Amino acid sequence: MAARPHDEEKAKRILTAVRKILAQKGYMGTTVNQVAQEAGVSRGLLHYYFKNKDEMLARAIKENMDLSIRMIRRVFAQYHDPQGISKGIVDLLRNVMETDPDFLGLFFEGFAVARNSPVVQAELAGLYGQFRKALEQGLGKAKADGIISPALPVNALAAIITGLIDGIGLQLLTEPDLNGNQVIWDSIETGIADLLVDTR
Amino acid sequence: MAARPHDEEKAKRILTAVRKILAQKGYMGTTVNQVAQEAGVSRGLLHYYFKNKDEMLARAIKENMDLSIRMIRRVFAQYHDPQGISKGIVDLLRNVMETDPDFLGLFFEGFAVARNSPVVQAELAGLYGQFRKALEQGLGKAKADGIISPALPVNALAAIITGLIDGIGLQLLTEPDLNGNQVIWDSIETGIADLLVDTR
DNA sequence: ATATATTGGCTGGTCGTCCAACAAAAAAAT
DNA sequence: ATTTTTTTGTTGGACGACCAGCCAATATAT
Repeated sequence: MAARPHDEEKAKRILTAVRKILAQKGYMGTTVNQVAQEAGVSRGLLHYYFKNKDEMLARAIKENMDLSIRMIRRVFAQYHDPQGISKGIVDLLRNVMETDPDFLGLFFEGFAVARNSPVVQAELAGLYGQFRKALEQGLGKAKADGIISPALPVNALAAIITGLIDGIGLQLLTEPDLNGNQVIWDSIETGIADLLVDTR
Repeated sequence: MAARPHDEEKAKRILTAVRKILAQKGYMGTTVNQVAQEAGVSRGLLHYYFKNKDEMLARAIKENMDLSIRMIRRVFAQYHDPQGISKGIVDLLRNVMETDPDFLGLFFEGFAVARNSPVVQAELAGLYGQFRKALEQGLGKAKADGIISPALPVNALAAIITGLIDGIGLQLLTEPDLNGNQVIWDSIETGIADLLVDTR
């Protein structure tokens, strides 16, 4: 019943192509033809490695989301003071913009898919909540360890910071020039840092 | 030449249908058939009132964006202290969630369209920057009037608050239960208020 | 009667999926 | 070792469904 073939490398190549096209054209705008061409294989092969288009695209989105969760976890493993954590979060966003421009596009495409396509919705439901949960977990541990002392409850703090990351990400997508504005980046960093330590 | 027919009421009914379907299914997922059915007219009529699908959808998105700009302007016309402005912004978001659930969906669909579809991109380009500009303008005037005294420059402040609104909006779309969490709403309000007055 | 509003069949095109054929590699048999 | 068989990988043609736009016909209003 082996279900799926063994050539993992080929499957990866296809998913990389999906990533690129999906980030560029959006869910509905992505066609198997485009993906096949980008991957350098025939249309038919995509259905050999994936059950259908939905599964294929959902897979790419899911892997991208897992990546983002791993990245936010790494911030809390690496830094152990408010300024460091704040800097880690902001750097994460800046870095991703430079090294993997498709990442944000894919991230937001996931939102759209989770809302529009009932087929994939089940598989992706709650996936975006997990990012906030991971952030909340990191903040909770940092607070328990006495590293941060926020005035707000951690769940609210997690919602706010997640919102800030997503919102700034959106602006970066539509106006990439913002990336060069150092003042804004610094402001976000101090803004987050202020949230992590009660100054009242 | 008259270009467009006079029955403004019918055009409005079609646009209302576009709003609903577009917010639900996304740009590519919206078909003229669905819109026609929702509006209770025939497919053909849509092409009588609008040049093509793109123009029709872009029109709905543009009007939705104009509405959001008008709403943010009203906040600054109505309130004249930091707490009021902060409350006005948060209430705006909460209110929109309850009275017009399609609004946020349409708002983010606009982002997607502005990125993906080169056809409409020209017409929608910069439209999303205008929201931040309007917010920046309101903040600038409030600062000049001595109503607020933020530690951050107004353009950075506008980017942060816009990001916060968008990001929280995204979370609301995927997890509507968040709407009932009073603690989070209060936290966002005090968070914004803190940004408006330098407490150092 | 003339202008305006509205309909739905038609067309050319694109899409996802299926599948019969073919190629390559691996395993089995000689 | 060489041939045969079986499994695994890959292709592109064909099919049915759907779509946006077009347009001749029809209905409604002026």
